[in-house]
Amino acid sequence: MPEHNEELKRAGLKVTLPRVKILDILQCPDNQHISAEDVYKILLEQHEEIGLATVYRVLNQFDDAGIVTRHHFEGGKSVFELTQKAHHDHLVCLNCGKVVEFEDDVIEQRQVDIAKHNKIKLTNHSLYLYGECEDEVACEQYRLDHL
Amino acid sequence: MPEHNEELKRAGLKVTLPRVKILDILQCPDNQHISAEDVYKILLEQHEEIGLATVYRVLNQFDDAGIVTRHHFEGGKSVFELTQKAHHDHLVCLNCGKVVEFEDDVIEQRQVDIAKHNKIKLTNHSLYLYGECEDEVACEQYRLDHL
DNA sequence: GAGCTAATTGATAATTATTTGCAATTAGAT
DNA sequence: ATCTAATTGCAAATAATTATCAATTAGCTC
Repeated sequence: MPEHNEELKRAGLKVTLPRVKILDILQCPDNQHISAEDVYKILLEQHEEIGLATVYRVLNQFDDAGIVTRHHFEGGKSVFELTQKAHHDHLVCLNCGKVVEFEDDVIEQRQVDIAKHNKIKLTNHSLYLYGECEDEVACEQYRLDHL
Repeated sequence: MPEHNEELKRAGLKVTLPRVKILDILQCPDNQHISAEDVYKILLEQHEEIGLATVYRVLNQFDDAGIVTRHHFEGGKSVFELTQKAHHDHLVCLNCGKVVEFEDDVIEQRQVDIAKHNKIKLTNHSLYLYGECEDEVACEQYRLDHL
């Protein structure tokens, strides 16, 4: 995966095993919107000897470099996702944790207008919709996993 | 302030000094969107012997009772505000912490549509716009206060 | 108003999420 | 191959918040 090398170098970060492994994990479709703790757990499963502190450090560096985006979903802990080409917001199922991404130009435009109207230079925003999805199987599984 | 008594009783909470004092503080215009820690600091200034644990407990009870609304602004800690009659979202200045409330029916409606489209029953949402306001005096003062 | 009981409080210890200090290791330039 | 600054691992430190538990008190009941 030499694309990783490029991405890291562009950010001024050395290409090290922890960073490459963590990028690998973030890239996996199952692990979008993952917490530092969960990244660490996956590394353990892969028998990689990478400390939790390193995971936090690397994720912060990635965040600073714009490689990942940090989110504060309800529940306290931060989750990270690879920064996508296009901005988007999130729908989160409170029962099963499923995350759906969406983008809505109308909402985006309104936000810009509201900021301008209040004389604030908009730097970023966060929009999370919380609800209950209809996938009962997933919800139940999630509940069991998180007891 | 006997209105407080009514509000507490309605929530099934006994009328105690900590609860009344904390409601007083939340009611003050300067203290909208205040953290538990800051509530505690104000109580200290007022020479009230109320422990930090009690502040957290009371704020959680108020949240459960719907008396206050909890927000997760960027930066980790929760902030609380008295629940207003009308739903609204927030603009936050990242330099001085100033919070502006707004409501936008167009955004609200889009959210409902998006949730429906994704077959999720919307229970709540959070929308925060972050930016930099033009009030340089306030921004500088805030910076000094938070060193 | 005295007495009773469950709710409440304060002080402290415990948790959870995250960061930091520091000595040992290593990537990448020379 | 050498050198140096960046990186890592581990353990200890912080920060925000919650849980424990004995002592206190609000709001009945009589």
